[in-house]
Amino acid sequence: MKLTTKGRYAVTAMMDLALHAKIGCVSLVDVSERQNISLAYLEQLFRSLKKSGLVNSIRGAKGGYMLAKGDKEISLADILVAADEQINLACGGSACSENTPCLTHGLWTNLSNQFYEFLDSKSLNDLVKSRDVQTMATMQDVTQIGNIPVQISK
Amino acid sequence: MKLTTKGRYAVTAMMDLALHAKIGCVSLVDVSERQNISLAYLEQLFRSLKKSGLVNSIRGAKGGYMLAKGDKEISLADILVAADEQINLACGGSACSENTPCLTHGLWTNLSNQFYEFLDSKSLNDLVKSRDVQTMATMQDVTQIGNIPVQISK
DNA sequence: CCGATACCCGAGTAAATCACTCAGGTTTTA
DNA sequence: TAAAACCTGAGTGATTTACTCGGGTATCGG
Ligand code: FES
Ligand code: FES
Repeated sequence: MKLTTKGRYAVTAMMDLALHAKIGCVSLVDVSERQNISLAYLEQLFRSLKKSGLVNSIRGAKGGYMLAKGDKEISLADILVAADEQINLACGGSACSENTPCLTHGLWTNLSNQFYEFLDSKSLNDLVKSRDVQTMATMQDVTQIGNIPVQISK
Repeated sequence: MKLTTKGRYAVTAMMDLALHAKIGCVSLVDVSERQNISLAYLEQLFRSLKKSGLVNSIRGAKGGYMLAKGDKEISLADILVAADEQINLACGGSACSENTPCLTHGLWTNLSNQFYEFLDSKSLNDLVKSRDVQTMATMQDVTQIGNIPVQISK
């Protein structure tokens, strides 16, 4: 029962977007630097997120990504599903959905549903509001701002 | 977010043991046939279950396995953990447990704990009592009994 | 005491999945 | 027109999964 990095990164990236929503759109280079995620991997990931309608994009210089909906409208489950992270504990095989299920089939589908409900009840806004996320986010932005003089002095 | 077959099989096998507890000990050949799980794989699996103290074994002919505790004392979480199914959504890497966690680290450990609590609240007895498990189990036993005449006629 | 039954154990392996990377595009702004 | 940024398909090394194999060793019934 574990998550792939794709799912984990997707949530991190979406939180980054939500935290910087007031700026307008956020470039993946920024996200990549702040969250230490490979840029190429992020691009691949954001294709999925866009296809699922969770983010909008603006092309060209000064472009970037932004949330397609309010952060209260996006749930943890939405993000995970968009990142190909299926919330299904049952076996995916052909025998599974058929008329001859195994002894535990019902158990897993039941559990999966309950987990999904739970994850769907947590909005991106809920996550972003949390105390430790806030402090960590400001830390990230401070180091970001700290870099600006260096860039100007060039 | 998915389960490995090891975890899934472990729960199935433990349920089989619980369902046939009255008989005494159950051989893995029986479990293998009833639940359609490779015998060799089951043996490997039961090594883990035994090491974790969930089952006891009796060697030799007429031997087999039996639950080491009452089915109310064994939780779903116990079984999954025994089958090397770690319930941890955070990244397992070295950076993870250290002093510089990512933006979502707290979220995942939190979630993992809640999932664990939930899985730990379900006992093997709870699972076995469920309506569809009961009917499926009797079906398995009927076909089992149905085979006996064939064996005698040999 | 012999052979069948069944647990015990370490190691190996094909297939699948993961976690990326690469090499190019195209669109927009300054 | 150059740079910034999004967009896309394809490829790949490493890891994990889901087993199998080939041997043991203990116990029982006859
Ligand atoms: S979980 Fe798929 S049939 Fe058992
Ligand atoms: S989950 Fe491991 S540091 Fe983020």
